[in-house]
Amino acid sequence: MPELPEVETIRVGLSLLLPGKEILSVVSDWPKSLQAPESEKETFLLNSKIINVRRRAKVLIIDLSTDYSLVIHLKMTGQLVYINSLERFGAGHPTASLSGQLPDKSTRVIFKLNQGNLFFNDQRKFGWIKLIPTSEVFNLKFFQKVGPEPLSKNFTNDIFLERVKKRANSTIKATLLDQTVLAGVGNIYADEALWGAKIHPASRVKDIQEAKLKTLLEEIKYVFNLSIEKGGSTDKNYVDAKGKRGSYLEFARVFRKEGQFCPRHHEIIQKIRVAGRGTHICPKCQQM
DNA sequence: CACTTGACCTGTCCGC
DNA sequence: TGCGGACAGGTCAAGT
Repeated sequence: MPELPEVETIRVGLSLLLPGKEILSVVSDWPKSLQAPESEKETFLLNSKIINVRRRAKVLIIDLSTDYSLVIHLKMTGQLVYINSLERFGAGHPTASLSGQLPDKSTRVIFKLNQGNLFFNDQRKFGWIKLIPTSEVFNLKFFQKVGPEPLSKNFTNDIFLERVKKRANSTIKATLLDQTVLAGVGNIYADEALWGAKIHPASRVKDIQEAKLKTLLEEIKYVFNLSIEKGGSTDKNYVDAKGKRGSYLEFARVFRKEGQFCPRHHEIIQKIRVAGRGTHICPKCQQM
């Protein structure tokens, strides 16, 4: 899925497009994709007005005028694409996994608005949208357990070290992917930040020098900020609110670069498996 | 408790 | 061309 930079890019896009628009009708063909009891859908979703769009971790929150919110997790392959019916969409449009015509076979939910449509596409059906009272959004189990926002001002190095060190016997990669430690890091940015900090992803947390962990946090912030600037990473499915791809992967140092040279050394990047995930390393600068 | 593994799904790619 | 298996940006529940 979209990791933090992709979800943030979608949030910015949607917040320029959706507020003020009204939801006239909703079509969904897969129960998990839109989780809302029929009665609540009638009362709190239909004919509501969109107020604003927020993000916490990798989750989007669309607040409605009815004091209900749509809480959205895109998981691996979810997309949220807004198309103004007056716009031409398709031919020549730089899209990923979008033929240029929506709905397509991966479309799970369509929100018909008073102006344009919002499409929720999700090839693998892992993603979900839940209709929840706005005041109860953060009662969701995921939000109760999720760690701090790495780009927030009050997230300090000390807090990072304290939280990470609790996972003494875990590999550092599994620790970064654990959303209860820190919000927003996924497979792409874990590999990118670990390369930046010269840490082997399979290193146990307790064996890593504190100075390197400090660098690691700086690298996480660096790759997040760079990626947000580039509109996120498009590998296969990710597109922003207008169906556009992100360009971060053009700047990636190791992710999906196996067989190519490490930017630091005349050394070939390898793909290995850590924490059950495909993992990219330079064997020379990232040693155990 | 800390930590790892399989399940949820569809689609694509690679080797036989 | 077909078939089986591995794999894909994320989380959960259930296992050790």
